[in-house]
Formats: sequence, C-alpha cells, structure tokens
Amino acid sequence: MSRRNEILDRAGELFSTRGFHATSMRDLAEAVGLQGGSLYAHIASKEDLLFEIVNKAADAFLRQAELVPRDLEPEARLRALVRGHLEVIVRELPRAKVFFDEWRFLSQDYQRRIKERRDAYEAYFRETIATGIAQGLFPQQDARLASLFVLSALNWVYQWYHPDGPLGLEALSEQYANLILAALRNARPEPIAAPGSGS
Amino acid sequence: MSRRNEILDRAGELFSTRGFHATSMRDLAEAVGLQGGSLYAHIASKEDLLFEIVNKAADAFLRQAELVPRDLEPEARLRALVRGHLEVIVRELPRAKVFFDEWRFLSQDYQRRIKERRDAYEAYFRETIATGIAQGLFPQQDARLASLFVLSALNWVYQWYHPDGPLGLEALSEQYANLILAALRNARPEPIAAPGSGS
DNA sequence: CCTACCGATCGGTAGG
DNA sequence: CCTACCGATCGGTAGG
Repeated sequence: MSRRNEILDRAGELFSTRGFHATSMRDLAEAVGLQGGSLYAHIASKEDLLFEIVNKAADAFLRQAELVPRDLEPEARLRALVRGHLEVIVRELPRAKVFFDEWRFLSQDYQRRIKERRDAYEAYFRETIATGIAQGLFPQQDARLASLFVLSALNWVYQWYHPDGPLGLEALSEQYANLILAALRNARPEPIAAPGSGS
Repeated sequence: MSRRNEILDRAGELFSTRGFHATSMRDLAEAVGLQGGSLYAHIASKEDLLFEIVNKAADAFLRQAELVPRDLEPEARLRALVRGHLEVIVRELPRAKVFFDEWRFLSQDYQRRIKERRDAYEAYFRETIATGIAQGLFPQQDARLASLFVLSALNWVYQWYHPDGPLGLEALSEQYANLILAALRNARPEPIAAPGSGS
C-alpha cells in the first residue's frame, strides 16, 4: 500500500515532466527501484495508473470547493474558491499538471468520468457568479463565459508557477482574487452611444 | 513544397488531437497518402516537424502583436493584443494547441529558441500594461503578475473554444477584452482601513 | 518481486 | 516516392 502510493507519486512526477506517452513503465520502475515487470504486481495497467493520478487531482479540487461554506456571500465565496484552486495547484503541482495535460490520453470511459467531475467543479464557479449577478453584485453578463474566463486565468497558473519562487500562495491568491473580482464587478461594454446618435 | 505544407498541416492536426508522442510517422504518412518512409523525402525528422509547427504558431502570434500600432493608447493597444491573440487561436486552433501542449517535447535547443520568441511576445503585453500603470490609467500593481493573469486567461481559450460553437471571434474578443480591462482598471486590494484605525 | 520473454510498433535508412 | 529492412523499445505476461 505504501509501495503503491510511492508508485503513484513517482508516476505523477514523471508523467508531469516527460508526459504520459514519453514515460515508459521501465522509467517508472527504475525511479521506484523495481524491475519493469514488477510494477504489475501493484497496478493493473499504465492507463489505470494515469486515471488514478488524474482522479486524485479531481478529488483535491472538488474537496476544496466543497469546503467553501454555502452561506458565504458570492464575493467571499469566489475568493475562497480561487484560493482553494490555487492551493491545489501550488501544493500538488505534478498531479495538477497531469490533470490538465495528460487526461486526454485516457480511454473514452475514463475521460467521461473525469469530465463529469470537472463539470461539477466548474459549476461551483459558475453558480457563484450567477448568484452574484442575480443579487446585483455583478452587472448583467454571461455567467458561463465569465466562469470560463475565471477558470482559464486560474488553470494556466500551473504553467508558470514555481513553488520556490518569490510568489507565495497567499500573495498569489489575493492578487488573483482581486483581479478576478475587479473583472466581474466592472465587466460591461464600453459606454454605448445613445440610441439614434448616428451611424 | 505544396506536399510539404500538406504534411505540416496534417501533422499539426494529428499532434494536436493525439499528441506528439502518440502520433506515429506511419499515422501521419497514411493521413497524407504516403508510405512511412516516404515522409523523409520532405522532412528531416519527427522533431524537426514539431519545431516547424510550433515555430509557425509563434510566427502567427508575433505577427499579430507587431501589427498593433505603436501609437495607440494602452487600453486600445491591449484590446488589439487581446483580439489578435484570440484570432490566432480561433483561426489556427490545431497549431495553437501544438504550440501550447507539445512544445515541451522539443529538444533543449529548439525549446530555447521558442522560449525567446514567447518571451518577446509576452513583453508586448507586459509593457503595454506597465505603460498603462505609468500613465495612471491602471492603479499601481505588479505588471508582470498582471500580464501573466491576462495571458493565462487568453491562453486557456484553446482548451474549450469550438470554432463551430455559438461564440464568434468578435463577441469572444470583446467580452474578454472587457473583462481584462475591468480587472486591470480596478485591481486593487479590498478597501483598506484608514491608518491608525485599529488593530 | 525477478527473470525471461512475447508480439507489436517505433523513428529512421538504404537502395532503387 | 516505394519496398524492405534496421536496431531499439514498448506495455504486458508467465512462471516461479
């Protein structure tokens, strides 16, 4: 069981740096101190291994979202969601990378299962934004596009964040949340010319 | 020369959907109507092929940025940069996907060359934002983090955008630019308690 | 958990 | 541009 988790962790690191298809089971075996064939005493297949890693990342994201109190007002809720999302990326960077980059190499069935969880996760953001719009905190706008915007800004962080860089989780989360809330609060079209004011 | 471009385009599509390492040269040969070995009459190696695709995407992004008039004010400049970026993604989705997802499988030397061009591209955004801050259009903030935020939101679009979906380039660009400008204009910490007003 | 092995497939080349 | 081939490596299994 401990061995199994060691394999999962190492695989997450290797898949995240070299990519799923460029990592051989022998690479992984060596990284964990086994012979190639011995891995199959612990895991069923390379693809199952990928699924477990991706699914663990989905666990982490969803757990954070579930932790956000239901009764928070939308802005505070969104702040907490942003903070939780970035925390998972910062804390579990290899797994998060695999989640974003390698999930597409899963078989259809596994992909469907991940997609369901990802959709459930996105709904936390979309519904929080929709509530904010309904309450008049944010101007009228497309909640779906707005949540895609927010999640886009958040997701890409795994591409450039360095855990030993100068930017800590706290500072990052606060500045990102500030930018996101500023966007949602003030996102409306440029001042529109008055009706009939010309071509 | 036409054959060569056909190979490049097909390779871009295959690499973007299946991934570089999961696409075999025989897959590509079949897609283009050749035998496996015959590809090497047109290209030097699989990796060179990847580099050409990624580099073409870099061309497209940089060309758009260079087209933005230097004398525009920062907000209009940023709008044009946003629009240009999304245009490349929407117009050349497969190449853009390869650019973002597969460039890491290039050899060190090729990676360095791409990184240089990517850095030059990011500088357009960062410097435009920095100018906006210097002119007082945007409140004081970290221009580097702000440009990472903006490019994060923009880059991820290739993950969810469907060219035949309801959202056209114009509507997408305008709404994204609105959100981004709203974020930059209003990104400041929560109202801070007046100095000396408490613990 | 290892040794030894399986068939399949890989990127690339020689020779025409 | 094709045929035929190269050595290397792949994920996975049998048998212990």
